[in-house]
Amino acid sequence: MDLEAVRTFVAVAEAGQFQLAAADLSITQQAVSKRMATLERDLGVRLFTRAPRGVALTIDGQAFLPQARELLRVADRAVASVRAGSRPLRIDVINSRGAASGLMRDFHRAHPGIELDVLMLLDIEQAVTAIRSGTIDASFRAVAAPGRPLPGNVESVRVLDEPLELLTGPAHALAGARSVTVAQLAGHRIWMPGLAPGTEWAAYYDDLVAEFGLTIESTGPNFGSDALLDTIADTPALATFMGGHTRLIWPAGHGLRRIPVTGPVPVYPHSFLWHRDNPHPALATLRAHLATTTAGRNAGTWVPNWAIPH
Amino acid sequence: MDLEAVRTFVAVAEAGQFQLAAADLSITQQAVSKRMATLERDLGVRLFTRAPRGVALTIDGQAFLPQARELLRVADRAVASVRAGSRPLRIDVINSRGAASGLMRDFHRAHPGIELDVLMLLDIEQAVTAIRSGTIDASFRAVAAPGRPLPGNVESVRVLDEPLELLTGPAHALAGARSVTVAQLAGHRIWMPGLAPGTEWAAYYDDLVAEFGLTIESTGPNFGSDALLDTIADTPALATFMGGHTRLIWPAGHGLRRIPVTGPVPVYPHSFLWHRDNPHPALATLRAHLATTTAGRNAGTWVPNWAIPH
DNA sequence: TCTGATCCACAACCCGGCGTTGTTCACTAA
DNA sequence: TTAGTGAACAACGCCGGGTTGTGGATCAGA
Repeated sequence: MDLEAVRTFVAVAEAGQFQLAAADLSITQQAVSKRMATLERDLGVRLFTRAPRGVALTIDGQAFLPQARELLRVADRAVASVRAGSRPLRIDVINSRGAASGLMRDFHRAHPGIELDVLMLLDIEQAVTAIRSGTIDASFRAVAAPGRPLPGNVESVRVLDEPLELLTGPAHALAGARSVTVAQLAGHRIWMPGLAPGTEWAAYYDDLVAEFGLTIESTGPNFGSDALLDTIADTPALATFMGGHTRLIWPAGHGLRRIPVTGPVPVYPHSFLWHRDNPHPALATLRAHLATTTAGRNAGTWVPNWAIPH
Repeated sequence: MDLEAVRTFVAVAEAGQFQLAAADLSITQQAVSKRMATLERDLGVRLFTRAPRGVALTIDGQAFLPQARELLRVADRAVASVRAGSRPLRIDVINSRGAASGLMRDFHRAHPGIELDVLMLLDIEQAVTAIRSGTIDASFRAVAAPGRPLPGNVESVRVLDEPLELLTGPAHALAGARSVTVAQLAGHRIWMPGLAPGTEWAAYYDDLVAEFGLTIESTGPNFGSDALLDTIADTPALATFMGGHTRLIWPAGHGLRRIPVTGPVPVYPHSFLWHRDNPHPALATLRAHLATTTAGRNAGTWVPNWAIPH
């Protein structure tokens, strides 16, 4: 049974004749006649009485009409339930207060009508799996070889280089510096709790450590950024790295210092990842939005070798 | 959107892979792949994640699955609501106690599983209209030129010649006769209340009157057969005609007499009428049943000229 | 790392169904 | 009888969906 035939049946029942229904449906009367003949053959009953001034429903046609209307209603509802754009765009970010969140806030300001669902997955691997399986629509992550397609038709484009800053308490040896070079950090203890091994940002800091001889400790449990800030503020021997675009709930009276890092500027390379065949219209909108805000790579910055675009 | 595609979608979702679903549906895997690609294109979303060990539903696919099941359920119900044979066969008879009712009782005894809906319309014209419009499936009526198709593809076949009998009270002049000839009835008052002009049985008695010089009165309101029988029983000057196959609720103690009429025997020519294209299977069963019980025309009987078969 | 197994996608081809145009048929009204 | 209305029939072209054949991606096991 063909839904178009059912739709035609309802149109004919309402119009009372084939020709008018055909005009409504923008097809010929002969096509309507054929559709109804086929439908009657499929159902095994006569639905209409053909008369010279039009058609009338038979008993069976009268019984079928409400069923047909219900069928079309359910069909329309089924289509609407998955209509492109009907569900929120699901976006993974590396950090709820990081640069990616800022980009999404910008996007939301520019397109307030688009529903968003921002979440945090564990790492790049999980994110790519989720994109491939359709669980999420896109992700902001540091990716190896941005611009080169990942397996499973996942595409990526580098959208933002976020400079790292040093965060210290007021009693730290570098607290008074206007800026520090990466080389100056050698010998200082950098504490980054929650830097889980195997994740892409752990790999980023591994490369940073290997290249510039830093000391980064990720020991101890991660009690969240508030606890981290408290500890940094109170401990002269500890500093930490923080994305320059991070929006902090700035603890009052702690005297925390954000110190730019230079020579070169280590930047965290955020890429945007999405599935090539994802037809969600809001995804295209987001990509277009990002394209307008994406800056070229700056000289004098450092990223791991694996993160250099091709 | 194609219902077959929706059915395939559900099959794939249950099977977890295209090949198995294809085997279930007795089509090739490629056909399933094409159907799903088309469905995804029509809906504008991806429904499955393709993986080397099968497929998994995306978020949209998960949302669509219950809608698809509901859609198929409604479609099946719609088809069932008009499945051939699912509704009672609607048959018109000229009289609820007459020969046609007897034929339907026989049929019901032979096929107790077939639901019947026996009703009484006004006359042959209304019956033919109802058959053409699909309101009823068949009718037992006296018809002009039985065997010749009526307008609108209504067919007819003569199935039963019902001899008329004279019904008198005990005090009637002919009450003691074993049988009477039509000629003997001339001069007697025949009373037939409810013989509405324009109906085919009025036409029958008009011809009978014209040919044999009878006197038939159809004056007075029709209070039903019980009132008729009471009046006939109590009135020596009145008699009435009655179909020989009529099943009477015989009033006790009234002394009513049923007297056969001969020379020739006037018979009421019951034909069976139905629409040529009516596909109701029970209708075919009924026609087959009637064909076995239909007797040839007997010699020595009378019917109006218009009722002689071609 | 290589190979075979598994499973989906793509390409080429074929056929049937559907819509079109042109025409005929059935019935009604004047 | 004739004109008008409306559905059915016939012939034809084209698109969609089926098939076979093949390629590509992934995973298990040697």
